[in-house]
Amino acid sequence: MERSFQQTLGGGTAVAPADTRARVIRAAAELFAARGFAGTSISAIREASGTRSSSIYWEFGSKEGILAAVLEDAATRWHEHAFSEARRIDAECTADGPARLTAFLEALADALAARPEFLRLLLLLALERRDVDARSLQAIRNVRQRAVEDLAQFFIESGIAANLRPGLDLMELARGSLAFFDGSFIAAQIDPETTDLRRAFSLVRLGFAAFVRDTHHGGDDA
Amino acid sequence: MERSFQQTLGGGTAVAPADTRARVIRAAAELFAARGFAGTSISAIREASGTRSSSIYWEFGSKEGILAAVLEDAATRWHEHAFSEARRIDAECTADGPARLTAFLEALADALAARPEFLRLLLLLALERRDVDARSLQAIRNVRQRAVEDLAQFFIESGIAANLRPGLDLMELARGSLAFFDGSFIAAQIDPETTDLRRAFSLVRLGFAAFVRDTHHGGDDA
DNA sequence: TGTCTGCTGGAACGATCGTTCCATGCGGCG
DNA sequence: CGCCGCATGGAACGATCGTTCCAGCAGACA
Repeated sequence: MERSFQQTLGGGTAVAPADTRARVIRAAAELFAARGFAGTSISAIREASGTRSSSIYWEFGSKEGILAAVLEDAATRWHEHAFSEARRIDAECTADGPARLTAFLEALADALAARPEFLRLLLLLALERRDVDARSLQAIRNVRQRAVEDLAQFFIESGIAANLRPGLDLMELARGSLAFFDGSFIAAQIDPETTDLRRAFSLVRLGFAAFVRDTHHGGDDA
Repeated sequence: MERSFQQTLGGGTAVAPADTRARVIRAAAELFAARGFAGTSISAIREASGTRSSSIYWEFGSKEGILAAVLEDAATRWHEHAFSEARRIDAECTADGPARLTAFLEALADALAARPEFLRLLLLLALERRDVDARSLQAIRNVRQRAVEDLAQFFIESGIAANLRPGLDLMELARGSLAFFDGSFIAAQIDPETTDLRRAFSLVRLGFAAFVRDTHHGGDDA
């Protein structure tokens, strides 16, 4: 039987279950990101987390339950790590326009390079479980939608979106940027030694010059 | 025991094994692309291809052998389909510069949309089996490298690469384009109803305006 | 025609899969 | 202290996994 969905708030918890839960989620996230959902066995999660199968099933109910918990945890963790980190660096940036965009892109690339597990998990599961599980796919869609909105918000705040080409949607620009980020990240995963994520991300900045009307003062460094 | 690695050339083949081989490769390719390698069982391949396990193991030796054959077959098939198709349309195009680039990008997007299994297979396996099988990963790297070279070749022929910004490598531009293609394709896989691949690919054309010095005559349609 | 070789049909192998069961331990509460 | 309920340890479940074995059949070659 599965434990209640509520995370034992307030009431007297007998033994600390948070340890088990957190350890399983961490181990499962790494394994899922590395080998995929189908390629990860409960035994592997059990060994990596130092728990027993019965505890895992008590906490999560099924393998799908582990995946749901992992996705939920990773989504919040990712958002706190990557975007908040990029926004924090952005807040320190006094410049505006291209220079500010550069700092933001580099911060994003560094955050991705430092903790690649989440984006790996996201993309791998999106491809692997496309027609399998609607719930996990929806969770992935939500994370991506939020990333697009955050990007659009940054474009507005940094003044890039102020003078877009006519006929070019801001959301479309954000989606395109996200697509380029994803593709560059995958390229870095496939051959890591020949791909520099920071350098790749900086290409976006150059590309942006084509989408805004020329009002800023050039800024054409390499 | 596995059959000889050579594909029974010239010698008298008793019963036609090509049927079995082709059917297994086709079925396995679809299943791998949809569910991943670990998520696809021999039983599923056996049922989808209408063969028996013993025939599969006689032909391919192991599940890894199936994967190797699928990748090899898909690589050539992909290159014939997508890039040759795009080049064929390109050969019919009398224009040059941005218009020619547009036709090429749309042809590429259509080819991807018409047969998405291969790129799905490529990206899924690249993420799923990154630290598992070096051989299949190398095959994937080869396909991508060839795609980058083909892109670069097209950039040269269509006159786009003639006047690149200083400090910007042609190969880097081709790799960036490939990354954007991959990311857009994944976006189309995750939420197909809100993503138009042709439209997304056409963004590349706009972005290119930023990477070449302005010599052509504008060309700023939506 | 007889033999040889290539390939198939069908059953089976041990291992591992996800999952369940139950006895046991260990808190909090009366 | 004794009861209760959450959580664990350990063993086991049937199903399915990838793989193997072998008898049998159909052309090729003599």
